[in-house]
Amino acid sequence: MGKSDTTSVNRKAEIISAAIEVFAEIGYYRATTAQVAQRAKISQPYIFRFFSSKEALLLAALEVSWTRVIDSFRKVMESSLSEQLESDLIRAYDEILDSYQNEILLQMQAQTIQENSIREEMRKGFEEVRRIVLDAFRDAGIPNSKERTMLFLARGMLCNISTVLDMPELMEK
Amino acid sequence: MGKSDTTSVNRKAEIISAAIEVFAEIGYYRATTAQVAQRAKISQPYIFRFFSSKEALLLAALEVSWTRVIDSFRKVMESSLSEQLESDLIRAYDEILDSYQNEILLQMQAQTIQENSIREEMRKGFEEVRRIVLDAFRDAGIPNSKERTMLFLARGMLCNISTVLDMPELMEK
DNA sequence: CAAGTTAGTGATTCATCAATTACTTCTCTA
DNA sequence: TAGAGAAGTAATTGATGAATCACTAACTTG
Repeated sequence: MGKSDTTSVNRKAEIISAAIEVFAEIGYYRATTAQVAQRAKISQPYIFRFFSSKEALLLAALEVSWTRVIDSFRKVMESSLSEQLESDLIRAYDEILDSYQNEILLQMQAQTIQENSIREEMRKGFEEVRRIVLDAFRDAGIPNSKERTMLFLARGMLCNISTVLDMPELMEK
Repeated sequence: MGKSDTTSVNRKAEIISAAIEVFAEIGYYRATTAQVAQRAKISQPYIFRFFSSKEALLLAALEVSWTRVIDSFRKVMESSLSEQLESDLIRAYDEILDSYQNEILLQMQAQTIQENSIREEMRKGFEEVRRIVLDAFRDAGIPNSKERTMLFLARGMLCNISTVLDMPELMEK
């Protein structure tokens, strides 16, 4: 079976999905590869045919989660009118938080992990999201786009916390 | 030695300080009580004379970190003029981030920990900080104080991330 | 159909860790 | 100065977990 066959690609994606769930629910360091395997309905050692280590699996899971946000924002940017750009971006992020909470929870965990490969992936993700939002605001002719971008990201981060701690009052206006 | 003697109180505080450092640097779940003990220059089992479990130690560390923020904000509230209230609060928080980064890093970790006692401590901390800021904004006659409070907290959360990931550009205006 | 390749697992290894136990050493003070 | 309590540790325990190894079964292709 080569890289081009879809079987192994699906298996890999299944393992990543299971890992996102288990890591988010239990915490990356506390979660065991056996738990991930159980969720993916495979044996524990089989994970290591696809990922060289538990950390490599986390990295793959983070990539998926950042791609989710970035693709979603890009899509908004392409289709949204200038006047409703920001509200469309907010809506897009709310939908991600609703449908893929685990991926955001995993990102939040990864914010404080010190391993270099993880930190770099997180920096890359944040930087790319910031770039997209800033360019979109500028294209839309929004004044003070840098500050508006910062505030957009800031509200997003508080929204994460409000969601995972189940404290809706934190976002009240 | 009773509870009123300062020796044991100091030891307890020393252990908490060591735990804040080690948990922040290494991650709560990955850090070992032996590492905390080494940092505190005591033996590993001695920790359990003061804390019934590793989790109880984390809880104590979180209490310290929230008290730091709350006391600091209360002090600002008492002494600050209305016009500079928000900038004084920002300055106070910046100083905490500068001098006690590890405590903030620990709070960030705890945001995603699912244990009930930890979640409750985090909710309590956030709720109390929000209360203080909101009351202060209202007292100062700031309009839209609820939204302003939300934005203040939001910027704080982004500032945390910007600091721990060493990405100053995230806070650029 | 034979021989290679892919998919997958059970058992094991080696290291690590939270927590307990049982012990020693130090410090007052009656 | 005896001895009671406080401060502290070494050694152990019992469990757990990432990663490896050795193996089997099922496909596929010349």
